[in-house]
Amino acid sequence: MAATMHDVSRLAGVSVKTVSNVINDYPYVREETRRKVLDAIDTLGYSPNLSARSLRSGRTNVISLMIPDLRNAYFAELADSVMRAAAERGLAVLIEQFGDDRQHEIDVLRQPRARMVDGVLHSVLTLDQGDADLIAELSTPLVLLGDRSVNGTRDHVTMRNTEGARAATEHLIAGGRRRIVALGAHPGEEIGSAALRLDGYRQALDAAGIPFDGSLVVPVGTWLRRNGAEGMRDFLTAGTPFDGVVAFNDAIALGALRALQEAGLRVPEDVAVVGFDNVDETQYSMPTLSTIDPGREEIARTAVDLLIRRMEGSSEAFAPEEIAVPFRLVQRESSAG
Amino acid sequence: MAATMHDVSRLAGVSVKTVSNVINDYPYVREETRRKVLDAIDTLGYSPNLSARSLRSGRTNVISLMIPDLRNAYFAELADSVMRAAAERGLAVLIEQFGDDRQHEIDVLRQPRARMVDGVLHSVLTLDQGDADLIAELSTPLVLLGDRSVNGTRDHVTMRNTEGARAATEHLIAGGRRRIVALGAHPGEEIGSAALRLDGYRQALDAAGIPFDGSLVVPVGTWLRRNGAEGMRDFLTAGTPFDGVVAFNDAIALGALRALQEAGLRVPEDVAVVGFDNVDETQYSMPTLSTIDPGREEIARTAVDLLIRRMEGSSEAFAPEEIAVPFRLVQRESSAG
DNA sequence: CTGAAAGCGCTAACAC
DNA sequence: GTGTTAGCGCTTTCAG
Repeated sequence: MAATMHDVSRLAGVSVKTVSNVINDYPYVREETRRKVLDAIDTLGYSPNLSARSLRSGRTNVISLMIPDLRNAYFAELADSVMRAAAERGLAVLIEQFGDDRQHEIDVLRQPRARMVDGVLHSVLTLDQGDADLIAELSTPLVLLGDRSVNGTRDHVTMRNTEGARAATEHLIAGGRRRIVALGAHPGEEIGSAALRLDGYRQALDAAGIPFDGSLVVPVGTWLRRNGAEGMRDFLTAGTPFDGVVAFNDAIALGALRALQEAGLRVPEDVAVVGFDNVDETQYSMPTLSTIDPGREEIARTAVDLLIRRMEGSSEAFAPEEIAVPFRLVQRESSAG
Repeated sequence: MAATMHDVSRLAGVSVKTVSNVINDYPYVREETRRKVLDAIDTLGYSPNLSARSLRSGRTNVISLMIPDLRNAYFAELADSVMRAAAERGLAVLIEQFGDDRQHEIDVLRQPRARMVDGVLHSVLTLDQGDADLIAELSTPLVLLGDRSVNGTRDHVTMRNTEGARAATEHLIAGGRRRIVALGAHPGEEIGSAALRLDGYRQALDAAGIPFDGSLVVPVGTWLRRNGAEGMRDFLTAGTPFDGVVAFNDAIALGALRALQEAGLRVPEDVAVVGFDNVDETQYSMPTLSTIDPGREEIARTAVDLLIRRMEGSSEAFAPEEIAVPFRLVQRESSAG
């Protein structure tokens, strides 16, 4: 049985209140008393029961991070950034994965596990305006990450999807490419990253006076390497001429890189490629991958800070904020020349 | 203010015990009563306070997973597997990163945060026999993962480091390679993955009657892509002839792949390469990477099950177990022919 | 500066 | 089948 505060107080010959004062760095404790208490804590190997503390204080100092899948490097790196930002502020992070399943995404939001965390960071995958009510009802402090707009009911940290994809496309156009594949479209979706990035792609074409060609828009299911490779292989089979690829994330870009080279095409000589996310791997692929850096660290820091504000919140004092973090084009070998 | 069990019992016109019975699926509750309670729960949007439940029951149903760094794909994938295994058993996972810092690794083990979790899965990085006392003292149920042996004081799930590395090396030898680089050594370390894998490498050479050549053993610091690339570049600069590489993990193998190709060497024609870990990326690299699959899923499942046994444990009923999970050689393009 | 005592929300004896 | 009640270990008034 682990030692309790009472055990400590007994051994130190003081009251539990004094022990509590020492533990919580209450300043007005005589130095000698503090010593005695610390000694007692040490000899008993005491450490406070966090469940009891939480019950009493109403805070757990744990937040949860809900993401689709850690195996996706972007989310692993996001989780890393979030955990570092959280640790700096004394918070632990409980990660919950919901895969690419819409119902699961919703369930995880409603789950009672949320009653054990002070707040939730949710990286939106499929939620949309129709879920606004659900989201508004949740009593937990909540900050949304990612792309889908669930307008105005909650704080929301987004990346600049449209602008980023536009910059990626413009970069290829500036390099002389004219027939640019948009890889990763989700036909039928009108919101979400895929739609926003496709918008950016079209804007760039429009601005350059290049006509939009639907046959260059290649759908890809879940944004995984495998699907990027498959999507590109299918496209190659169709034989449509092209000289550039704007992939909607790095994973499918890397898959496409593989498929292009299998087909004997040289990157960037025959086909220039740009991705989106700037995951670590893009610095080491063959060739290295040009990409859009969405500002992951800043997204994480901003989100954690917003969440803390809500958690401490004189609650609904502030209107929900939507913060779009700046992006950056990172040029590497896959689009050189 | 969130609703409590008392609110529910009042609204339903029953006692708290009955509410508790309904929530905990106690079978002997009249159907009508159950209905009333469930209705009340629904209208109040009640969900139980997990801190209170934990305080009372002594269980949180949360375990923590301590790993060096999520940005390393192997650990992200391990975390994924652990979370899935844990979720199947009703456990949530709190991830703690400790980087590559020994002191931090120790701190995180002693941290009081551990008092909020029912058990700990710790992926050993730098702990060794000298830390046996520290580890033995911890009161939390604990299962160690990984390679270093902290003999016999705790359950330990390991991968077959030596055998895996040996199989990787033998595979290259079988393909006719004779001058095989061992990439990723940690000179001076006598235990840990690096040492064990180097052992396997030497065993394979010995068995084939190939003399060991120290100039083919290339040290690499932290096993990251970047360091693998650098280690290989340095080695290439030295000009030592070679025709194969056994890299001690996939990240450095992928970095090396990059460095080799930058130098104009063809893989596998000029140099065959094998990694270790079978991370997802190895299926999509250029070329795809042969590797040792250490049985990540099984490691995760085994570890979670062992931990649960300790948590439920009529405690020290069982002697600490050491379970080595079977590995598998996955042959891909980087060592074809 | 320190002590006594109440109570956070829940579960589990124990009654009825 | 259902109600009463005593804590789990901590923080926090409120006294002294």
